[in-house]
Amino acid sequence: MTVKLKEDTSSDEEDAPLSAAFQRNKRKIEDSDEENGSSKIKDEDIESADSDAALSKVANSRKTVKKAKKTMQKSDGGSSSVKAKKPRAKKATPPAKTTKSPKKIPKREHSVEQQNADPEDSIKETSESADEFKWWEKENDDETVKWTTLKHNGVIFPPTYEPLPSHVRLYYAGKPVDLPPQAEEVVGFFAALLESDHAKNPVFQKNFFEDFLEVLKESGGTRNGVEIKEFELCDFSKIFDYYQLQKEQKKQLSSQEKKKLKEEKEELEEPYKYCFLDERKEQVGNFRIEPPGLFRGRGAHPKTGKLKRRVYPEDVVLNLDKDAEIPKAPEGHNWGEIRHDNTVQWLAMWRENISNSFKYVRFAANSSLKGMSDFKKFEKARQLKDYIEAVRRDYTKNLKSKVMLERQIAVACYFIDVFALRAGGEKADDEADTVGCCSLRYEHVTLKPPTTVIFDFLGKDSIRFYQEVEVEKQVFKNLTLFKKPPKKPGHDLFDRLDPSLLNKHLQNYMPGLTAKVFRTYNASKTMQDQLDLIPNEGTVAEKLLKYNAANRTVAILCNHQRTVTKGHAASVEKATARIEEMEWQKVRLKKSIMQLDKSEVKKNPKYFAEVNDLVKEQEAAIHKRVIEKEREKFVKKFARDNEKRKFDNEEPLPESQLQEWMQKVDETEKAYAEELKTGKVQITNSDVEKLKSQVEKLEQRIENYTTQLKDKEDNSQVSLGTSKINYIDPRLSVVFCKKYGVPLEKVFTKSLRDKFKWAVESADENWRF
DNA sequence: GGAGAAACTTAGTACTCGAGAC
DNA sequence: GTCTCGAGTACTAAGTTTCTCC
Repeated sequence: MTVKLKEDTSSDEEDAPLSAAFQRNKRKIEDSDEENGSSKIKDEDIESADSDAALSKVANSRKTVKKAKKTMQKSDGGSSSVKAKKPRAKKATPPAKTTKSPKKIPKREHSVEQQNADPEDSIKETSESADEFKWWEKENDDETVKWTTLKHNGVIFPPTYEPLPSHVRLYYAGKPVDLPPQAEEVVGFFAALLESDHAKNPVFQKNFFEDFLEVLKESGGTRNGVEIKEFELCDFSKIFDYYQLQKEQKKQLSSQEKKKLKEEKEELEEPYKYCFLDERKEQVGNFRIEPPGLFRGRGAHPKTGKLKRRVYPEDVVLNLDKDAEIPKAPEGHNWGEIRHDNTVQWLAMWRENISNSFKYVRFAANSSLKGMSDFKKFEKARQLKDYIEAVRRDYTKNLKSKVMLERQIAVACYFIDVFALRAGGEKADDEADTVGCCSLRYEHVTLKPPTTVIFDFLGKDSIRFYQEVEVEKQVFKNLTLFKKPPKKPGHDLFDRLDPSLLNKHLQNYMPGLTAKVFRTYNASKTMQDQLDLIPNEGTVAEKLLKYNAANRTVAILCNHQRTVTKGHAASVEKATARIEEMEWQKVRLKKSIMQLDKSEVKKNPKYFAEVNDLVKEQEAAIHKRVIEKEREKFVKKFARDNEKRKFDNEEPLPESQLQEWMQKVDETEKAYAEELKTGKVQITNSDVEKLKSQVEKLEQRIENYTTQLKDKEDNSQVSLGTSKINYIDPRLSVVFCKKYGVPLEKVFTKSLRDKFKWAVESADENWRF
């Protein structure tokens, strides 16, 4: 364990206390600045932050130069990224052995027939099951070695493409096109998305069309001589309709047929679902190779719509122990490589063609290795409790540092700590333009004196981060400084800073401390504080509502959003109408009581006060709505009953039946009109006590509905799941449930209970974050 | 020393399926 | 029994961090 912070005794005018490592980092930057002849401002040039004109020269920053260099390299065609690297050998572990060297992914045109995994080939069961293995009760001395033995059956490949029936075609300028299957498959990917927002996105259309033309060319062009040149002349609707029909037919299958299909699927997948990790049977997470399709990048991703090519066994690297039986590759194919690297947590990997990065097949969330990582993550965040004061004291002090880099680090730390910003690594030009703390640019931060800051930028997944906040006076001053001309839109706010520098600085306080840890720490700390405020009283539903409110506070802190679902507005409207109707029913019941026994009003006038709240127009509108619903209900019933009769070979109901029902509705309508006119209701029950009990029940239902509606509206744009799964220490939820008598399944789904088994079994009522 | 590969976590959306309303 | 809606899960994109190699 490390860390030490120098005594904070220096004045604001002195160079702030820095660790040796930090001083080294600082020097590095200066040297590199001199070498590349870019920003000539040395940090030490800054004497007084508010007055020094040198500070304004930072616009032509180190980072900007770095970026320019990168762009130049790119345009030189210096694409080293295509070449695969050797597996990374970690410290204190023998170099990973491979049976073949990594190689570039070959382009191919045919798909793979899935190997039929013979149950005989399946890994054999051994004694200990993952359920019995309580890793959290054991010591783990070597963190680099992840496993000793690892056996598995490989991966499942997506099914081969089945060409469309001959009557289903792409039409070009009104003419049917006969496409080779490879090109038809790509067209099918687009057609399937025809009614989605993706298909309306011009970038998506352009990328798809370019890749489609390339595949078409590779596969020999159209077979009936139609020359495809313009996207606008393509008509995908016939293919779209065909897919819709297929979907519909699938839906229409009988439950037995559906069950059979499900069983077949499960039987095929069974051997791949589990692996043997150190002789224990554990679940594999994503054992299916991603199917080909069109890349659906989020936000304004320049590559959205590009073709994600089919992955073949030759592209796949398997990782297992040296003595493990190597799974058979699908017929006619070989695995790309077999590796025996016990320092990593993946079972298989392949390189994808969109950003040339790797995709991995990993253990499931409930596996011991994933559990251990989670546990370590939360323990690290808890450890930050002991250092947070020092971190905060230092960044507050360094806000006034004479050294530019220190000031930038101080403000960045403040942002990360207070507003839970992500680190914000550099992004390439061929990715969506999203930012985090270190990559914030001039235009993302607006300053409103005296101390208001408006953040407006796109963060991870192109989710908008918009917040108008109050900051410390000195933070505001520094931001003004960081934005001083010649800096302008497009320039980095923290021109001296990147995540690796920031993290190096943080590691001077605590080993393993990085920007990310602050999010976990602040999320869990907030949850603990919120839960502490909940009184241990009321029903389970009430306690749960408060738990969710606490969860929501954390989700808002972390800016976890979700798009409002399509039917949200309609469903809110429906629920509001329903509450209104229940209120109206309640008023009618109370009016009945008043009519039956006038003395009731004298006894408790407050109880009847709301009777006059409902204005006539409102009441008339409710009457209209209720009657319409009634009519609709009978029309539907009539149609449904007849459908059934037809199926059972019975005579259909006569039209007069429907008329009879409608007549009843007409009578109710008349009665309501009379009520509206006279203000008196038709009494259906003359027992006052029974009426009162009905009012009580209705009040309870109204309350429940109103709470649900509020929860629904509050959660419409906030996603609670992400913080629950990734940021809130699960032991907090376990303790809450134990202490408050809330069943754990109300808070954690089955898969979360499995994922957090270590927390469920290790936290007692007194545990605190 | 830094670029970028590699490995891992975090994230929103799409899809499925079952409970409850009607 | 049917339909609707939402919870739960699967999927995979998009981050962060660590580490290797030139």
